Formats: sequence, C-alpha cells, structure tokens
Amino acid sequence: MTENTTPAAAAAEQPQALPSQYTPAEVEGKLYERWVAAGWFEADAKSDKPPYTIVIPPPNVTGQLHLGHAFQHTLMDALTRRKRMQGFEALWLPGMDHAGIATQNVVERELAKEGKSRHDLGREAFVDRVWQWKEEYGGRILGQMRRLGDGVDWSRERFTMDEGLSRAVQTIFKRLYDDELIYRAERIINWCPRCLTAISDIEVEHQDDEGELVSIRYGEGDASIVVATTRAETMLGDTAVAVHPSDERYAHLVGTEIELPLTGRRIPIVADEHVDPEFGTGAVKVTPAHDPNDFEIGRRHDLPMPTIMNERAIVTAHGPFEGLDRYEARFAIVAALREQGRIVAEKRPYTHAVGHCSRCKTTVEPRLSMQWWVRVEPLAKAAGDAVRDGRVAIHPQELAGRYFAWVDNMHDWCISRQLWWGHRIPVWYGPNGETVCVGPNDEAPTGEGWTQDTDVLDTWFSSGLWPFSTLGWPEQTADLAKFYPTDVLLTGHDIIFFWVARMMMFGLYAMDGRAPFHTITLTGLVRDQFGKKMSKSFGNVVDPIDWMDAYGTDALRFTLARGANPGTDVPIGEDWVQGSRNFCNKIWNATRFALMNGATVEGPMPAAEHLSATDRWILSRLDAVVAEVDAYYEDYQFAKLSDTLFHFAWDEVFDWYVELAKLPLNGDDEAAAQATRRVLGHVLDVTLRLLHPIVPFVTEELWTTLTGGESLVVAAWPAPSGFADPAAEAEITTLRQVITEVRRFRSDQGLKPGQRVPANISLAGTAIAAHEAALRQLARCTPAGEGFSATTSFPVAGALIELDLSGAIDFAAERKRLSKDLAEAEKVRDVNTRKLGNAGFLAKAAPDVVEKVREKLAGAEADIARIRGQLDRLPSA
RNA sequence: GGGCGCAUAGCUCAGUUGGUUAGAGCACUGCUCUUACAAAGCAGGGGUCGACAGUUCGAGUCUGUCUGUGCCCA
Repeated sequence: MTENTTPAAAAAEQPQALPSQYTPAEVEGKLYERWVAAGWFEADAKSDKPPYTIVIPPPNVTGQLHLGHAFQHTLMDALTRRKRMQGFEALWLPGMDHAGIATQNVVERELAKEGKSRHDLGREAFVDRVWQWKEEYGGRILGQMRRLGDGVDWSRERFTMDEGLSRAVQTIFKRLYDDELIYRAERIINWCPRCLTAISDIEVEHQDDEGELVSIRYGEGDASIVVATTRAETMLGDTAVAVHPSDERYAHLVGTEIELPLTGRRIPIVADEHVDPEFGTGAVKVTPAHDPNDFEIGRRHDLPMPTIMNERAIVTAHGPFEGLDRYEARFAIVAALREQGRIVAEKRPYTHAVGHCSRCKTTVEPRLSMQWWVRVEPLAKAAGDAVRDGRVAIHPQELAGRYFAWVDNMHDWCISRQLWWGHRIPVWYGPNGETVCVGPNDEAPTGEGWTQDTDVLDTWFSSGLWPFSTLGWPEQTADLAKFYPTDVLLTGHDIIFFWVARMMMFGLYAMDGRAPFHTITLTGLVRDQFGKKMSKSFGNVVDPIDWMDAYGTDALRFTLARGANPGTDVPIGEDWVQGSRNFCNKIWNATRFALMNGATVEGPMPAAEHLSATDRWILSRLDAVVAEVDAYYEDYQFAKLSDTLFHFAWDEVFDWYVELAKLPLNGDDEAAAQATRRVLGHVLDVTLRLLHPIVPFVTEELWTTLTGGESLVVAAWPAPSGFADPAAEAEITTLRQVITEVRRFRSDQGLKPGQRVPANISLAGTAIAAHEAALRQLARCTPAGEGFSATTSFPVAGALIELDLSGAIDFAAERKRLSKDLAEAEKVRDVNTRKLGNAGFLAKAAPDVVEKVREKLAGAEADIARIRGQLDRLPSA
C-alpha cells in the first residue's frame, strides 16, 4: 500500500489537498491494472472454497461493446464480485465466439476492396486470412471490457475456434451422429442469397412487406383453375395444383392434368388436406423446391421437385427468364401472363409476412438442399423437463412460458452452413458412396476419392457447448470438476432460443444429465431515455465508452444496475448517467469529510451503552440495509438493491448522520468524538463494501484510503451483526421530523438558509429531549437571549418551538402553510371516520387493520386541534 | 392470424398476499456558495393510477369488456 499514491491517499496525509471532485479517469485504469496484476480475478480449481461460476455470453469476435453488453456485464460482475467477497471461489469466465457469417462477411469485404473473392484465395488461404484478421482487429471488445471493470479471469479466456473448443465440437458431433441425433437430409431450408448459406429457422426474421397478390388462370376452358400467389416467378417450378379433397368446386378436376402456362408442361391437380379452401380460390400452385408447405405436398404426392433458381436467386431455366433475378423474373412473368390474358386479378400493395436473413436482412429464399440436421426431440424434451421439475429456475418466471413454447415445439435444427469460417463438419465421403464420421481421436480416411464435407457448423452449435467446453471438456479437467455445473446464466431474453435452450440441450446430453446452470436470469434490452429501441437508422445509438469518458465507468454501471428491474427493458439517458456521476461524487465528498474528521476503522466498536442515539440509529439502519441488499441479490433484484443503497447512503448517512455527527466531532467531549469517529468509519466501511460490486472504482479508491485495507475486491462482504435498536430509530425519526418542520417554517417565512434565528426550545419530556443542540444546529436556531420575544410558536411531536423573527413574520404565508396542513389532516380524519362508521368494515376487516385506522384517526384529530390552535393565535389578516 | 405483456406525476419507472395522505430518479419552482460536496444544500409544486362495468366493508392492486401500445410466434 505504500506505493499507493492515489489522490485520496495523498489527501489522507494532507486533507487540505483532497480534491473536492472525483475524477474517474485518474483512478479507473490504474485500479483495474492492479486488480488483474494481483490475480484476484483468477479462480483456483484446487481451492477449498465453494465454487461460484458464471460463463460470459461470448460476444461476437467482430463486435464492439454496446450498452447491452455494458448492462449485462455490470450485473454479472456484481454477482461474481459479491460472491468473491463472500468467500466463494468465484470464476467469471470470458471469451468470444467466432461468428461464422459475420466474420466471413467482414473479411470478404476486405478482400473485395483488393478486388478479390474468397474463391481467388482458396479455402485454406482464406481461413488463414480470417485468423490473421482476428489477431489484428478481432476482440476489440475485450479491451472495452477492461474499461468497464469486468472482473473476469483473463487466464481462462476462450474462443470457440480454439483447439480445445474445436475438439469439443468434434466430440459431440461424433457422439450425436453415433446416437443418430445428427443426420443428413434433403429438405427445404432458409437460404440467404446474399450470405450464400443456409440459416436456421430462428435466424429468419419475419416482417410485413408490401408485395402483390396475383391470381393466375392455369389451363383452358372447363379445365382451368385460378391460383393466387405472391411469388409468381416460382410458377416455373410448379409441379402441381392442389385443392382440398372435400372442395366440390374442383372435385371433377382432381386427377386430371392441366397445362402450366409459359412452359408447355402438363401438371396434375391433386387433393391435399392442407389446402385452405377458404383462402383465395381454394386452389394453390405447388412449387415443392421453393416453399416449405409445397415441399410437404410434393412429398405426399410424390411430385417432381425442380429447382429453378441458383444460389443467388437467379432463374436458371426456361428460356426468356433465364438469368433474371427473382424480382425481375416476377415482373417479366406477370407481364407475359398478362399478355396471354391469364391474370384474372392483381392486388397491390398486398401486405404479407416475409422472412429475412437476420444477419443481412435479405429476403430469404426457401430452397431445397442437402443439409445436416440435429434431431432435437429427445434433447429438447430433456431441456424442458429440467426447468419443469425445478432443477433449473428461470428469472423472471414469466419468461419460462416462452422457453417451454419453444422447447416443446422445436423443429429439427439445420446446423450446416455453406461457409468456410467455422468448424468443418467431420464427415468424409468415400469413392464408393461411403460416409464416415470422424471423432477427435480417429484418423480421417485417406486415399483416392475420399473428401471431407465442405460445410461448417452453425456458430450456435459451438456456443451451445460453452459452459463446459470452456472448462476443458471433453477432457476431465480440474476446472470441469470444480466449476461445472456453473451457477447463473445471465443473458438477454432475446437469445433464449438461440443460445439458452441449446446450452440446456447439449449440457444435459453431454454432462450426464447435469444442467449447465441452476439459474437462468434473463434481462431486457437497453433502450433510450424515451423507451425507444436503439437503432442505427433511428440515430439514437449510444457508445457506452462516450459516457464512461464523460461521467466515469461507475456512473454508467450504477445507472444500468439501477434500471435493472427483472425482465423489463432498461431505458437509459445521459441525464441519468449524470445523476449517477453526482452520486459517485457525493460518496467521494462524504468520505472526504470523514477522512478530514478522523473517521477510523481501528479498534473495537464502542459498546451500545457508550453510543449516542444517533450512532445507534445509523448502526441499526445499516444492519437492516445489509439484510435488504442481501435479499435483493438472492432474488436478482438489481434495481431494488441499487435504489436501497442509493437512498441509504445519500438520504440517511450523508444527509443526516454526517450532519448530526458534526456536533460531537466538533465538540469538547473527546470520548463522544472518538466514538463518532469510529462509528462514522464503520458505517462508511460497510457502505463502501456494499456498493463495491456495482461501483467498483470509486469505492475501491476511497475504501483503501479510509481503512488501509488491501482491496475491496478481496475484502469480506458485510454480514448482519444482529444490532437492532428500534427505539433509537424512532427517536431519530422524530428528531428529523421536528427539524424538517422548523426548516419548513423558515422556508415559508422566506428566511435565508444560513440566517440564525433566536429560538426558545422546550423539549423536556419528549422523545428528543437529548437533541436540542442538534436541533439548533440543523435548524439554525440560536439560544433565546436578552429581550427574546416570541413572534411565533408551534408545537410539534410534543415539543414547543418558539421563534423570534423580530416582528418580521409573514402571517399570510404562515396561514397558507397551516391551512394546507389542516386540509391534509382533515382528509385523513374524514377517510378514517368513514371507515369506522362502516359496519361492514368493523365486522369484516382484520382487527389489526381496524386498530390502525383508529390510531390514524386519533393522530389526525390531534393534528387538527393543534393546527387550529395555531391558526387561532394568528392575527386575522 | 395465434400467444404473451404493458397502460400510475412533464419524462422513465417502482408499487410484494386488495387495507397509511400512491412513491423514486430526472425535469420543474423558491431560497442559498451554511467551513465534505453548487456534480451541492434546504424547502416546495405536480397524479380522479387508460375507459367502462363488476366482485368486495374496502380496488392502483382481483374479474370482464373496450381503447391504445409493445413483444414473440406463424
């Protein structure tokens, strides 16, 4: 600690030098480096302490820190920092995922600037190039996490493409393949014609687009039938028209063939249960290779399934339309049909839901293709059951319904991607049609004609293994034994399906039915100060670094934590961050005051009988706050615990305890001063500990100076001491009421805040008899001297306060104030009188409720009498 | 189209099993640089809790309908 030359430390030796404002930039970087260098964030697998583990939701290697990360990281950091202080072997494990499509896109864009494509380089060189990019530019977010103060174990940082994690991917692929939970099949998949790969169902975003609904007459005369479509261009791939079996309008046509316009091909009319007779004409065109529903109809009726577009959604057949993209083809085909008089109706615009690639927003093209799939049914059932039977809890509970809706109705998961960046599918094909899945310890087949599958796996496939692949699985490592299962998974509710459900499936499958975590805490999304979603197009995106620069990291963290009501979105505005900065500065100044006045944590706390009521009050409150904060942490109520600490620190400790402490600190009674210094030191010590997980920097800077302790990172979390003094709490509450009442009178009378007023104060026999000096100090009352003449007097809480305003009293203001009080008291009286006059209430309400109402009525009546007395004594205007 | 949620002060949000005069932050008004802090202090104003009906001795809280709004799924 001797080399510690922080501003606060220097100031402790020379209190005058202490800056009156907290400057985050001067302490944050230095403190973080110190924490990391000391190794306090590194977990020890050999430790005897109970483990507490959180794995970070791996950010994208191409990504940068946004407010959503800042938000979730603040909460995860708070959880792990507290557990570390509580004596757990706390591990918060960091890392990134390789983001197959996004990363490949980034590098391809780079290549495009050089006029090259990945095909010019070839697969191996391209992948090398991606690695090179990753080393140079990837992972900017890791530096930003340091800035945020994330107490992660950097020695355990992982990346989904690392050798160990890749081995985990291959291991589980092989295992699932052998268990027949992975298979290869030709199906309709969601194809992105821009990314040139398949994507899974949940990577498709549906949104309403304005399109057109065109009704086309197929066939001629009696044998004609009208179909409606939003995708006229796909007619080139039609191989049937389908109607409902019970639809009498078309019964005579079923089994016949009609000519498909423009092509000269003849296609059958089939009857299929899945056709909705109510929609349009009740007849639908069937394009099995370009629509999932049509594919199913095609399978049932054994129809041909011609693909009519290439991977870029350009038409590949049929003479005049060949080479047109899907939209050009649509226009050309409708024109050609119109010329033939086959368009019987057109509706424009026709709004309907269209699928878009979640990565690039391109309209998805359903496409028949050979892909790899996970048969999810048994995995999903296990994932659902683990939550259903209580082994895994979801916070907030309301979101469990969405989880069940997904896992209980999950479609098979398309896991192959036509990319080069990712985990290549470990399957080899032989010259004679052999298929071999190669495990991590197997030799890949070599020799003439053997080739490996060219596809890679969905990034989420490897992310799904994250809670155990990062701990060394499939090896039976010490880390895995110590830290799996992890404790809490904290992430946004928007990736329940992408990630949470898949970790559950893989964890239960690979780890002998042991779920990857016991608690899932789902957060909302960060929004702007008006509750609007942050989006680039709307221009309301905020870079968290900017706010950290302007107001300090702690201010940003506190604002985010304070907004974290369970399951709800978190609005955040610059004004609020500024408010949090003000709070940090307030903590700074309160501690500065304490240091200047010799607050200490040395020596035992004085026994209760040697403490003032003020001391006993704040210690009693402190104990209650420790318990409250603990309860909120256990329930993941970050907003509540932050708010509790905010109000305790500011409204009670800083505004009242510190002010009341000034009397003994500046008084002649050295024993009383010393006791106060000790209590003040203790209260700040504990308060800083409680605040540290949320605002680690300012608390660390102040606490090390105040206590001389090594670091809050490894300091003990406060435990309730069992101290409670309800009498002292009541006493100080009354004192505060009386002081506030006098101040209110002063304010209404237009007195200057600093102006001293002679007062005669009679406290004998009241609960606050011992606090006259405090009352005089905080209400700025001087003793009644020679010639004291009370211009006004008022009773409050049994005390009588007489003030000499030298005749300057504003009777109108006083009448207004008293009238307002009277009206309020009368309202209370009336409400409660009505209740007590209600026979039903007396008969049915709980006795304690009735008793409370009686007390309230009595209190109101006493107030009314008192206020009326005061009003009566005022001279009439 | 199906499901879920929300509607409380100017703004953003808390309000536990129905029972104090409905709270907070920010914003607002007045007075103050009172020797920790003007990034502050002290005092204050502001809401018929979306609408209508119902249950109840009693409804911001429970039920139904309506209106508005958001999200998820298709």
